[in-house]
Amino acid sequence: MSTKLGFSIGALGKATGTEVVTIRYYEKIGILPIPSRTAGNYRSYSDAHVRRLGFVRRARGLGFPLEAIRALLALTDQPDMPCEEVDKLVLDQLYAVERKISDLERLRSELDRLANQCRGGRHVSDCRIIEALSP
Amino acid sequence: MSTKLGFSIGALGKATGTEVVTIRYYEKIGILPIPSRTAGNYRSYSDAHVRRLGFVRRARGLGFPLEAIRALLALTDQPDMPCEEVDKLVLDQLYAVERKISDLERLRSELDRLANQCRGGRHVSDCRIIEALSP
DNA sequence: GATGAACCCTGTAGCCGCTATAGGGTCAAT
DNA sequence: ATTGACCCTATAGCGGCTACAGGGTTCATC
Repeated sequence: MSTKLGFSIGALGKATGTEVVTIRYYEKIGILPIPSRTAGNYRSYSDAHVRRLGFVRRARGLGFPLEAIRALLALTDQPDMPCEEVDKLVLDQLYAVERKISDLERLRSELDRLANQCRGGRHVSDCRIIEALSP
Repeated sequence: MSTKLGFSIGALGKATGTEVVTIRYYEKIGILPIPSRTAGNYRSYSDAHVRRLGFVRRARGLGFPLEAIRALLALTDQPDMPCEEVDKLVLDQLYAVERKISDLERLRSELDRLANQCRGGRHVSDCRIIEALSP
C-alpha cells in the first residue's frame, strides 16, 4: 500500500521489463497516467503505476492490441461493470490469434511444398521454386 | 510473347489482384520497373510487368517480406546464380513462419486458460481474468 | 569543485506494407 | 458539352514501437 516510493522511469522500466522510450510512448497515447515530476523534471512513478504498467505488459505479451488494453483498463477502473465485457475482449483476442494461426499453417504447408521442389537444379535458370512462383 | 499490349495501371491491378496504390508504391521502392507513359502521362505496362507483379504477389501471399522478394527478383534476373540462394530464402521464410506459429500457439493456450477463468463472477470487481492479468 | 558516467529530458523521424486523403488531369461515351 | 470512370502527384497515417539529435540532472570519485 506504500504508493510514494518515487520510481524513476528507468526503475519502472526494469520493474516491468519495458523500455524507457516505450513508457514515454504509453504516456503520450494515454495508456499510462501522467506521473508527477521531481525538482529536476524527472518523471516520478508510484506503486500504482508499476501495477498498471505490469498489467499492460502482460496483456501485450498475450498480443492484445493497445486499444483493447485501453478498454480493459477502463473496465478495471469501473468495478461495477459486467464481467462479460472483459470476457468478450479476451475471446476476441483468442479468435484473432486462432485466425492468425490457421492462416500461417496454410502458409507453412505451401512453403514446405515449395521448399521441397528444390531438387537437383543447380542454377536459377532451372529452379523449380522460381518456376512455381512464376505465372 | 506479345509485350506491347499497354496495360493501364487499373488493368494491371485487376490482372494481378493488386490495388493501384500498391502498384505505385512498388514502383517507388523499386520492386516494379518504371513503365513507359502514354501521351496523357498514364503508366503503360507490358506483359513482362504483369508477370513480374504476379510473381511479387504470389511471394507476398506466402508472407515473404519485400526485401526477400527483391532478392528473389534479382536472382530470377541472373539465371546463372546457384539455386541454393533461392532455396535459402524459401527456408528462411519457412522457419520464420514456423516461429510465428509456435509463438502464437503459446499465446493461444494462455488465452484459452484465461478465457476459462471467467466463471460466475458478474462484475469486474470479482473478475478472475482481470485478477490473472494483475500483478 | 571539477570531472565523468549514468541517467533523464524533448522532439522528430523511421520501421513495414500498405491505405487514405487532397487536389487535380485524361479519356470515352452520351 | 458533360458526365463519370479512370488516372496523376504528393503527403500523411496506421501499430507499436525504436533510433537519433541535442541537450539537462544527479551522484560518485578525484
